[in-house]
Amino acid sequence: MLSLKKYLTEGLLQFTILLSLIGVRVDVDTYLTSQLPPLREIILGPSSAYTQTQFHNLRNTLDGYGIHPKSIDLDNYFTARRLLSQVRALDRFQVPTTEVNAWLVHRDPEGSVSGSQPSSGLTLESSSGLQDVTGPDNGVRESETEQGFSEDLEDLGAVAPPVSGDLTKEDIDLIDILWRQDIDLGAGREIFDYSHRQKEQDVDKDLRDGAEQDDTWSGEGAEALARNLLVDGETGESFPAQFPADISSITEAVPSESEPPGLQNHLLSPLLTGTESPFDLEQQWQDLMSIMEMQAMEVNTSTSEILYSAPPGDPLSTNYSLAPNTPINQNVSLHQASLGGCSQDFSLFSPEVESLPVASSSTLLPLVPSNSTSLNSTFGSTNLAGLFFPPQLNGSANDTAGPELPDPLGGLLDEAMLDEISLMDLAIEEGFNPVQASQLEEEFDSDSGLSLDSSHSPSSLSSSEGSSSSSSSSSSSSSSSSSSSASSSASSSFSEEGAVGYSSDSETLDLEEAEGAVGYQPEYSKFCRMSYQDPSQLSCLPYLEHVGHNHTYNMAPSALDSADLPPPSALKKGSKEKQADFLDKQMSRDEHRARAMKIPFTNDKIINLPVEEFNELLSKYQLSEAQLSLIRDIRRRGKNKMAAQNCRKRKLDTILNLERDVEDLQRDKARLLREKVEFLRSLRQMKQKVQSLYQEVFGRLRDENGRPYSPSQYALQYAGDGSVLLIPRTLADQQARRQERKPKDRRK
DNA sequence: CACAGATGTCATTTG
DNA sequence: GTCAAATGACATCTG
Repeated sequence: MLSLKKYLTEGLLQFTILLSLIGVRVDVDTYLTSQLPPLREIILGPSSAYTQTQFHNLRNTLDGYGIHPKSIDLDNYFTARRLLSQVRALDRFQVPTTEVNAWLVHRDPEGSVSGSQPSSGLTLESSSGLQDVTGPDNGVRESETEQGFSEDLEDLGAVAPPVSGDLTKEDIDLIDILWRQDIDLGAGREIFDYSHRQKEQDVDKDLRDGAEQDDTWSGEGAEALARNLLVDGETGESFPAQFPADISSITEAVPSESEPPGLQNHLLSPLLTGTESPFDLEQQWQDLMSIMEMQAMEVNTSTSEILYSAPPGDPLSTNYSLAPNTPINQNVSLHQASLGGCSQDFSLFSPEVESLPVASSSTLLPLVPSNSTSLNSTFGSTNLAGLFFPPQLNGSANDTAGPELPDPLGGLLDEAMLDEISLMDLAIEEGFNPVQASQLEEEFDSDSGLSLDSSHSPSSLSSSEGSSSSSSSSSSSSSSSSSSSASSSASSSFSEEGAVGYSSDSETLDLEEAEGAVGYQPEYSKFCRMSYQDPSQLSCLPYLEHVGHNHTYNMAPSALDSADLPPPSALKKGSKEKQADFLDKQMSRDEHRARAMKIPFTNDKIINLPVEEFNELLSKYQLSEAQLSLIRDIRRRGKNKMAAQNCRKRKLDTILNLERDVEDLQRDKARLLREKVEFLRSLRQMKQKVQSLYQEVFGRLRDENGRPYSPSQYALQYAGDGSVLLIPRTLADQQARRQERKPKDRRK
């Protein structure tokens, strides 16, 4: 169920968003199996009925949050966040085809028109589209639809089929697009036989004729969609059926097959024609994109975390070597696509790809191509110091350092490298070694790398994509929202209570129902149990008051309680009596007391009325001192009860926030460790490079007699001014030792 | 029956 | 000073 929620939020919703953007109403609930909770509850969570009291004192809230995980406001807030994250997910995970399609359409007007396209079906350009404007709105839409299609076809380099007289251009275009998209699925073009198409179309039209005659745009869209769905059925791509099984195929199918041509056109028409789109779809997309841009930093960070990978062949890279490949295509966003000029080679234009550390790493590799394996093997050793000190100094063997060149790099380590060495020393002192690093990377890659119990960690909601911990932060937020939701299906016994309004509903019924809906997430069901009552909310929606337990305390006996709780023997027989008994049991003690004292107004009023109105109410009635006292007690207890609930919610919120902070910190730590490994790797490569250069230079040096210098007697050393000096070996050793000592001294 | 968790209540503090 | 909210501590109930 946990994964279901993640799946729904990140897959279903984006799917729904897409469909809603193109005007198709989808009831996703119907796609869920019967035992699954209603989508609404999954998405909104079961506790959205509860709101939060507006605390006048925020001193105890973290970051000054004015909203609470249980509040409606928070639900809205997190719903918005969830939507944003889903939009980001569009960029991050799936729906590559959507963007690719739009992008193709976008590109092509500038040129690539297939010469084989019959002009009859494809000559409709913007001008013709404008000419087609017959109706005020519909005409425009229609023309845009056609235009979008023609351009779409052109973009795709379509080979249009021979035009059948009765088919509209859209039909032909659609068929061609579908055929092209179904090539990958093994569907032959004959599937799109025109007579067959014609029949389908006729059937569709027969079915929809009456209803759609007036509705040109939506009718077209729905018709196209319907046809697409039929085609999907033929090719086995019926996405409603497939949806729960394969999200990626759906995200592909949605834009490419079920998307009415109008969408693409709307998306692109401003760019193509320079005219304002009559719809807000373009604006919506721009809004979404701007939202994505706003959060691009976060996304990029996570992406870089994901894609932090080692050079090929490196032991550390095995876990990452594939990572850049899969996300790359999925990272192609519409936004990015609109910037580039070529749609077909995403990797060339994807900023993420260009900024991949792996790219730089792999480019570094050729510097020492012959030693890459030995590099990696040495790097795999636990002695990190061996990476930075000449093998002759630390005694470890190094294939690349010829025996005739002892201590070649002793004098070449500059200050920066020494800093790195100190870092490495620190790492060694911490017990950090490459093996551990690789383990760490595996850990961080496989999951969020959190030591927190993942089953309780909100990050497990959505960070288990196999794409590392990137989404943990947002997922924790969404999990907070999900935890904040409670079933709104509270049955009400309150209305029957009449004067004794304040108090619990039927806990058994409600809770069972609620937990049935929330059962997929046990740790959240416990959150949802906590009723969160806001006085104003309660006054408006008294049936929402939802007290978990009917605590019938054995209070100190008082006169007020004398009439309470008739002995069990007195309650029996007869459904009415049973019902009364049931209702009695649902009443709180205060309600019983109020009833016993014949308080003339509801406990709800007593508790939730503002002070002035409360006093007014009291003044209206002639109440005895005992009644007044009881009323005040009821008010005090009721308020305190809600205050306690708020307090507990706040406490929970604080814990969740702290948990999230811990996750963030751990994620940062993991990232820093990965960066550290990366730096060490590149440092080692640089060292190898310097070493080889050293050997080359040293090997070419000749003394006055034309003989090469002995590596055992001489060494090259960088001078401060950048020049390279040939100095005796002993001197070089001394200097090397001095530099070796320096960082240690500095640390003390 | 023991236990943990949920909830209600009281006393007290805080603004 | 009063009031409402917040909160720790405790009691009680429930599963």
